[in-house]
Amino acid sequence: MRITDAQAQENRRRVVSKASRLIREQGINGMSVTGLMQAVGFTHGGFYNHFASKDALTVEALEYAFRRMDVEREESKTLADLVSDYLSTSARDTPGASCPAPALASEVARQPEAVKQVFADGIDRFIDAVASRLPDPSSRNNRDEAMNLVCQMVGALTLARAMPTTSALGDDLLSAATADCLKGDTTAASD
Amino acid sequence: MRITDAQAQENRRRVVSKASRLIREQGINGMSVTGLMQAVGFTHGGFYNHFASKDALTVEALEYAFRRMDVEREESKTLADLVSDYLSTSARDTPGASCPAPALASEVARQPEAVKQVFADGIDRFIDAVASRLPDPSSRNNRDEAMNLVCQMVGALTLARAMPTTSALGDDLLSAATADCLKGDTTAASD
DNA sequence: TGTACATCAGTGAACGCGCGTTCACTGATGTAC
DNA sequence: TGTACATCAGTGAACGCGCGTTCACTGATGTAC
Repeated sequence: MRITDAQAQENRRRVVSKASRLIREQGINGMSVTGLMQAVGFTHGGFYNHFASKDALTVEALEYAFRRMDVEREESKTLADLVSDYLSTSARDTPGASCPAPALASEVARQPEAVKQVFADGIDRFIDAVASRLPDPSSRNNRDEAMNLVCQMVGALTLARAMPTTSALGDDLLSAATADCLKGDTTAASD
Repeated sequence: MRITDAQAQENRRRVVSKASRLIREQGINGMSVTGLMQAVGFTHGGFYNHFASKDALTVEALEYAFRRMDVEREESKTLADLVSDYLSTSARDTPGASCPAPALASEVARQPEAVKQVFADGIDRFIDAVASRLPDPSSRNNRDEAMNLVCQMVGALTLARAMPTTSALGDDLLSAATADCLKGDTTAASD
């Protein structure tokens, strides 16, 4: 049965939102069209009324995930907030609601160019967000520093998630990286 | 037809070696048992004469990949050698022959504990290798520094591989990370 | 050393399963008059 | 505002395909005598 246009659009938005979560939790290949539609409360057939292919949905879902990160980052006023949120055990344990980079970077390397492009744009905005919070945002090496902080944060969170439950190495990586990213940052709470 | 025990063992070794390359190139889920066996010149049926399951092979292949990295690292006498090799465009473009961490970390987070354990052990040895090459290996914060360098290297190479072919951001990440990892390292060529 | 038999690495058909995608169908919504 | 018809979001069976895994089979190798 046909539904209102507004409802259809809302349903579509919910699919993209759920997909952005599922790909971060299960990987791009790990998320199935059937599983996604069921998770939103529909059957799989209707998927192709909204999206040309799973690849097309992947592009939208990744874009959506990065946009959500952009918004969430606005709540981190200082670099210290941003880094300690990013590298928290809470972020490590909820990949579906965290930055797409640690969850998907390895897999994006094997995805179509369109997916890589969205990924690169998201990383670019992440670098900008870090750069604008550096102690001296007008510094010449500003962007290089921001890139390095992003690499370190992404690397630490990615590795921490790959550690077995019995290992303490993951926690060590997170706390060492947090300390290192904030060394010399005057906005960090001295505690 | 039956073959000699020596030949069978050699065949098994070749399967593990090829698998260690394929999982880095295609991901753990991306490598199929059939494709792997064909790549080594066999049919898929014989796989289960050697391995209990694909999961069991994954553990061995990942272990193999990390062991090869251990050996290759011995050729990097200084931290400067190690870092610039790790973050080279050559390493970026040949994931099948490079460190398993950037190629597989996201995916390992969703693998069985046995896989995570092998991964953690490999990362641990990587950290040790970096720590032993630091300017002051006996320093108190030695291991913390090594962990941070590893996170930064893994993050940079992972992100660089996810960039589209048209983007220069990947190269920027690699060169910025290389410079940052070697800042204050007296063994680095001043150039 | 030679013979008889057991072993087992590799083959290729077959298994059930889930994947992405297609399609005929339904019926309330949207639209033209 | 009311009527007649077109639209199309969602349904669920079906498609071909590749996946991991199993299994009966082959025949040279390994082994016991």
